[in-house]
Amino acid sequence: MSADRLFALVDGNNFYVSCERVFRPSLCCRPVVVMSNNDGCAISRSEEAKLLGIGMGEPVFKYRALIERHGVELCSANFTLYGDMSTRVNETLRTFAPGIEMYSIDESFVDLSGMADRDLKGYGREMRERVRRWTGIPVCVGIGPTKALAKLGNAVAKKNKLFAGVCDLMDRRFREQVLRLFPVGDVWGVGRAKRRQLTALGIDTAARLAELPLGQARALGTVVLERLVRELNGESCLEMETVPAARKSAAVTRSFGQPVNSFAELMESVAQHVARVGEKLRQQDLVAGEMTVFTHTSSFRGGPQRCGTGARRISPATSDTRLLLQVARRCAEKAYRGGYRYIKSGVIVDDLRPRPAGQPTLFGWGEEGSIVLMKAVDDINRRYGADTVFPASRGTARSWKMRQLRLSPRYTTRIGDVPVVRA
DNA sequence: TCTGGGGTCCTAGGACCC
DNA sequence: TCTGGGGTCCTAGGACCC
Repeated sequence: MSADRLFALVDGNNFYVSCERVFRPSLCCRPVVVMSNNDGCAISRSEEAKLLGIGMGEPVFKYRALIERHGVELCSANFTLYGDMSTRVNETLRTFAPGIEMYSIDESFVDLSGMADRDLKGYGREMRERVRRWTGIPVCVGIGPTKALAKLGNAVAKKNKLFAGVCDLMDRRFREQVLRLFPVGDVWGVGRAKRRQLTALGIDTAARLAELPLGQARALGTVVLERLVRELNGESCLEMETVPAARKSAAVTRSFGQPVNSFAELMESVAQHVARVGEKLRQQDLVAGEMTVFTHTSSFRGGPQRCGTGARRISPATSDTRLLLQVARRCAEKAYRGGYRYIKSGVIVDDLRPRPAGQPTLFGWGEEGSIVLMKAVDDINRRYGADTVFPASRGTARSWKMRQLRLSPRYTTRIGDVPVVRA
């Protein structure tokens, strides 16, 4: 059965940078870096920026001189924009095959099973061109009989210009050649720790990993590594997940723009996160049964280090920001201890489940009123911009607010930000 | 001076039960 | 005094992903 499976992995090149470029063509052919929240690290780099030596995940301040000398453009991450562009890319891919798995914001698997007779390379090229034309985003395509091989093909297509953006690994002989040249650390599912273990055993390429006996693979890396070895050998073990699995947890965590040491400031930031978490839950019609609040100091700075957490059950499970705030305060009190310079706080909700429909609550605020009120808040914030309405406990001074000095407009999701073309 | 955020899966080990 | 064996559930921590 696994023999006739066929997967494509389509992945946006330097996705965040490409999104910015769609709306600012002046960024094309120049070094561009998109920075993480708080303008801390480089999380997406244009080819030109990579050539300058700016590393993935590296703190941007390290490169200040380089950035100035080469006129590198810096952008604060604008996830609202990227999320919307991602939807557009996926809508385009759906015109090629109905089975799409949105694996991450910039990558999707496309189920091409049953199409093995086609000119796959040509089909891949068509995908590339259509996505480019309809959305402005450049992508690469990897094709293979398993997800892991499609992923690997995609990495090859991206690295080696000779492939012109499409790498088809359906042919066994060709595949074996490619695997021999592919570093084991770049295989999907092999992280830093596994790579070290494997290379110590002389397993330094994907081909060597594919030769690893299954029992040894399991001993070394549990069922996960065993499955990966099978996949590299063309045996499909990982199915398409076209319906996104129910979320089990959700989190909102942020670094502060500057360190915080009072409980009042910490609690303000927590209140802000709770408002966002509530929004997330309501968007997906979920309620949460458990909450954890944490805060910690920076391991990059001197001074006493601490990581504080506080967790509580939420009963009854809810998505009402007001109830979540009550629980969050108790959690935060437990997490906080004075005398430290905290640089980050976060709110995590677990034990998520679908909102019970029309179920009367014995104790509590009256389900109906809560739903109507929260919907009103969400509608206002969607229409007039995030944080038009917010919990008072969030405060207004917000000394802890994160830095986002170079934020682009929400070109596609906010009416006032839509670009204007003059002809 | 300045170092992101948000997930999932798996296992080991302890608590508890019969 | 000797102290079985099997099962479930929960949690913490590690590893991985983008």
